[in-house]
Amino acid sequence: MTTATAPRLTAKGAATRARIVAAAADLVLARGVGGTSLDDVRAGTLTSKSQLFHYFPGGKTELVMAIATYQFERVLQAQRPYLETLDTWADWDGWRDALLAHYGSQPHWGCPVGTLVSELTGTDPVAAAQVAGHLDSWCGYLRDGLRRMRDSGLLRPDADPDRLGLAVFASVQGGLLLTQATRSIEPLSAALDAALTALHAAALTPPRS
Amino acid sequence: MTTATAPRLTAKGAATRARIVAAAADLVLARGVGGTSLDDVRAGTLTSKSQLFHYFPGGKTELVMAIATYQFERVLQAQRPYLETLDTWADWDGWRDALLAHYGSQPHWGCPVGTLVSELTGTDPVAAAQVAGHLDSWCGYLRDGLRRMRDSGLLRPDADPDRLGLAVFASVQGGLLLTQATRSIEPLSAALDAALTALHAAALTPPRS
DNA sequence: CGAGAATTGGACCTTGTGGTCCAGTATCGC
DNA sequence: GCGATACTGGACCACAAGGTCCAATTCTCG
Repeated sequence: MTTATAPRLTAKGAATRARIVAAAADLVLARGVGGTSLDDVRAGTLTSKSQLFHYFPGGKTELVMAIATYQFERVLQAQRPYLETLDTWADWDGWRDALLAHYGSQPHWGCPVGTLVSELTGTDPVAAAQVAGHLDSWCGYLRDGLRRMRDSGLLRPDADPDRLGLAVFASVQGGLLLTQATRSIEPLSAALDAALTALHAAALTPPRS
Repeated sequence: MTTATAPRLTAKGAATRARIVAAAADLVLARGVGGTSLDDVRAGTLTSKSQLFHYFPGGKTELVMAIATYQFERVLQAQRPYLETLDTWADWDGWRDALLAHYGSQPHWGCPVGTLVSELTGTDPVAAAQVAGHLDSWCGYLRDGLRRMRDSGLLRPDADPDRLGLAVFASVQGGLLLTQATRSIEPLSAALDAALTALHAAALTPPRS
């Protein structure tokens, strides 16, 4: 771990820190890491420069990593409880709907986690590595669900949960990228449908008509 | 159009301009727009500051847009001739292989076009819009191929080329995003396979066994 | 060859940015 | 209550980045 966060913080301090992270997360989501200055978050949170460095001694990098974790948990929350129990085809449909509802209900700014990885790679490797870890965790839920479905006989024995999970996750991320580019939820919807179709093609029973 | 490029340039000038774009494209690909300063491209191209603004009066924005177009054509070139004649299943397989070969042969930095859209949205709307246009053009080739295949009877009459094309393209972009995050070509490969599987599910004849 | 335009070099300016510092105030634990 | 510690405000700094300007040089073309 790179974070120190030396001073143990009081209830008030924790609240301030959380307020900074939440507000900064929105700013970064809307304007990107490079497009968001510390002065912007200062103005957006009614705090002072010293507080930023008090709660995030590592400076912008540490703040960005805190934002990444915050957004990661936020996104996970939106997919619960489906994400953790992808054991039947109905679960996958529920997951799909939850994802569409979540991203459809907010301005189309792409995935709060996925957009970070492309921007941080090459400028902040340590933060990028953490974000990559989050992506892998997310993908892991899909992978595990597919593995369980294969073991329970819903998928063909020769189906590869790793590759299938990767493919579904790629559809999500790509769909969100296009959603951001086109300012429409349609790409995500189409990508998810196709991904689930591909999954059904690996089912033991013939694909739905 | 926002570009002026007032002075008509000589052969030497055109060469210099092209050299700047090519070198800057590599820098931006590796370090992102925000991570690449004009001083960096000046150093990387053995030019001077005045030349940058001589050939790109619009400043960094204009340079970035030139880079986007350059990369777009580069990527299209790598997919030729398959991209323009996606009329049979063999064509799609060929396209898939060309894409994998292209992105597999270089450092895994993601899609030169796709990464731009997430970074430019929110900081440079005009450049972002142009990149979005490039993405749509790219996607259009897939759409058109699918439409032709439907009309020629290879796809079911009720197949939706728009949605399918969007889904395949999302797989490409998402696969490249994960390729960048994991520094491995595997995600793109898995995503493409799944996308083609989904396409086959829309074929008139039953999907390949 | 010679005028005018294109090309090049690099000093310079201005602004924005991440980051530091210190002094003052609220809060906690004893 | 009181000392220590966390919290807050904001002035300040160093520097990097985008952009301007002008003078020198090269090239084109009649």
